[in-house]
Amino acid sequence: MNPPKEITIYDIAKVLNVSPATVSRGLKDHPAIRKDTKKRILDAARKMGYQQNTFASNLRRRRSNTIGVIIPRLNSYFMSTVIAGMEKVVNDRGYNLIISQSQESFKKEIVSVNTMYDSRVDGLMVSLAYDTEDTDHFEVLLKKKIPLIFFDRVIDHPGCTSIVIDNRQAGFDATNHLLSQGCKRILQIAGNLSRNVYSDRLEGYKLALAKHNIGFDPELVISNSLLSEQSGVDAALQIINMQYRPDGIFVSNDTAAVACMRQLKLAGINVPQDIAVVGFNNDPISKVIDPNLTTINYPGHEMGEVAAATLVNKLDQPNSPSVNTIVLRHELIVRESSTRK
Amino acid sequence: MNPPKEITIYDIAKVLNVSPATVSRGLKDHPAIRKDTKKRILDAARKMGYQQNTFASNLRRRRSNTIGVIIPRLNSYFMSTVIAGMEKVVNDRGYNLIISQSQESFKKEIVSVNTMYDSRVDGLMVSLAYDTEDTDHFEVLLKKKIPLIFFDRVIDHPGCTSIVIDNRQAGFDATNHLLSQGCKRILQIAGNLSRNVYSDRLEGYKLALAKHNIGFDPELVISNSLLSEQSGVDAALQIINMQYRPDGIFVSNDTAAVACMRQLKLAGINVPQDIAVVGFNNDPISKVIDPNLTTINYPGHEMGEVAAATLVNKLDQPNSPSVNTIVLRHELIVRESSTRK
DNA sequence: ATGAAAGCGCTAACAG
DNA sequence: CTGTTAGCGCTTTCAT
Repeated sequence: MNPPKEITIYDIAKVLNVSPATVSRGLKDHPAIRKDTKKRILDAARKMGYQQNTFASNLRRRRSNTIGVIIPRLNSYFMSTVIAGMEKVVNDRGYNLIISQSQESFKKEIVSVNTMYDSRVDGLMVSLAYDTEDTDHFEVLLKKKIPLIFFDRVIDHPGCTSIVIDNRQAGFDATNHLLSQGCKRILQIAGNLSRNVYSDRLEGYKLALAKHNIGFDPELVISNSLLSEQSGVDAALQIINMQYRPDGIFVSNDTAAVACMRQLKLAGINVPQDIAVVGFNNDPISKVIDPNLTTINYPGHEMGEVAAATLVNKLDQPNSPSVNTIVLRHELIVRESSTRK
Repeated sequence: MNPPKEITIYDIAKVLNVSPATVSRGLKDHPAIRKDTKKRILDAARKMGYQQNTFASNLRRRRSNTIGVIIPRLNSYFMSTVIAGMEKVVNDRGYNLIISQSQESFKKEIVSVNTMYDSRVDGLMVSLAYDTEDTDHFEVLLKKKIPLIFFDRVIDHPGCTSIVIDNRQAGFDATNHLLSQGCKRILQIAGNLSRNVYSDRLEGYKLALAKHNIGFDPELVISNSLLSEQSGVDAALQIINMQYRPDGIFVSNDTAAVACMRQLKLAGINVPQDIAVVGFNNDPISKVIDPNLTTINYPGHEMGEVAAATLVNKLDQPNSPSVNTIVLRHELIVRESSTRK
């Protein structure tokens, strides 16, 4: 009933009259094997339909050649470009990637970490969930010296490298741009301020205001938003009902920015004349909305590549020095949603 | 130097003065173990920080409890909902999911299949790449009786179940709707006609024309498009230059439809008055474009769930009868891009 | 209800 | 350059 029976290195060894050890070495290009025996081994393996048994190998070597990545959600353009970047690097270097979604939930993130741990990943890359509050759940990995890298939504942790953009500067750039277009009263739609990405952008916003001698008004910050479509709509409704409406909005992601703009337009508010809008991420959607959305370009693919390369380097050279933070370049992309002639 | 040393069932056995076999059984709730010893084992395991070694277990049991999924790309709303649906089902049933992207390339798909094979997945779910031409690369799995399920972009293969929507009917619905809005000259932007999803939609288009006694004009089909943003733009430019422009367009995905619409608008063409447009997928982008895009709702989450459930069922009950095709329900969503008063 | 023992397939230390 | 040997940690007959 069971499928034919697997071919093992023992079968190959028998056929070639060499030892299994030699076959094992030949198969993985060990330097101390003569060229011709190597060739004989490879040929026989191919002919016999040999498939190496990863479990046995992993068991023996005590590593999995697998890297885990935990992200809040897969369903954004940004995240899919990050993953694409990671896959590229990781596969080139002989590792496999396993992906898990925390669904923005701290609890699920804990489960994901444990699953990764049980899968014995050699290293882990994480962008934190919306409401993650501490990093105790990562300790189990760190105790085992499994390298951990944070990207995008990071947290400071000794011994872990973080890959980020300068969110404070980006927030500054966005806000400064609105100010340069004549906005005097700028509202910021922020995410959960426990997440670096959102608190830093808000800080940048404050810095820009300060630079222009505009007082900070907490009323003009909608914080702890999920930055979902619904959040954008809700924010717009709130804005529409304000006594003194803002003349500019800086939203911490494009999804919410676009939803907000649509709702504002429905209420007859003109973007950018009445209210100028800047988003964040440079999601393709930003070029679909009319008027096109000014936004901050977030180098997702590059972030994935850098995170993966950093991790793989650490795995391949465990004693290499490990940096604390790597900052990638962002860029303000000016489009019509914020441009006033 | 090496981390402390792993706790094994032998360690637990020693502490409790039982045999490793008993510990193994206790850990997995074997019926022939007394309640109290089971409890002692579980407690000790927890206290000692035991973590089961999946490699050893998999090696011994000759299965991985892992399911693979190969998709063309991760970066569409549709695919991320599919994956979310799969993850949910698969995790609930005690399996893990590993994802690989073929990047729409036949060659990479072959590599992915082999990687999955080497990872010894228990089953595989596949949506075919753009230019996949045959299924030889799956034979290696089928020979080993590893269940294979196709979804979305499928191919008929004896012994494999396919999960689809009725693309022909959907194409019919879309075209029929355009006709009902008074369109007489409808252009269809199709994908690679070797892929069921695109050829079926085109067939539906033809059926609708036939039903309305409109002759089929091959000039009005742009086929083998990648249905990318660029494809949409290119198609629009082509349309703009046509001597007799169409008055309706049915595009086989929303990305291309939206890009096409934008380009048409740039050329001063009014949608829907001059040209009515219908897309496919119900991507969130369809509600951002102005006017909102009429489209076909594609139940991604459900498709993921059904595919995964079908596969897991087959894995858990290998002798269960296996169906050929499962068809999910689609739905025409009428919005402004195709509505003429 | 529990234990003894064999072995899944591979790798690495050591020996030659 | 190649072989011997001893496990990696777990599951599963077969015994008791």
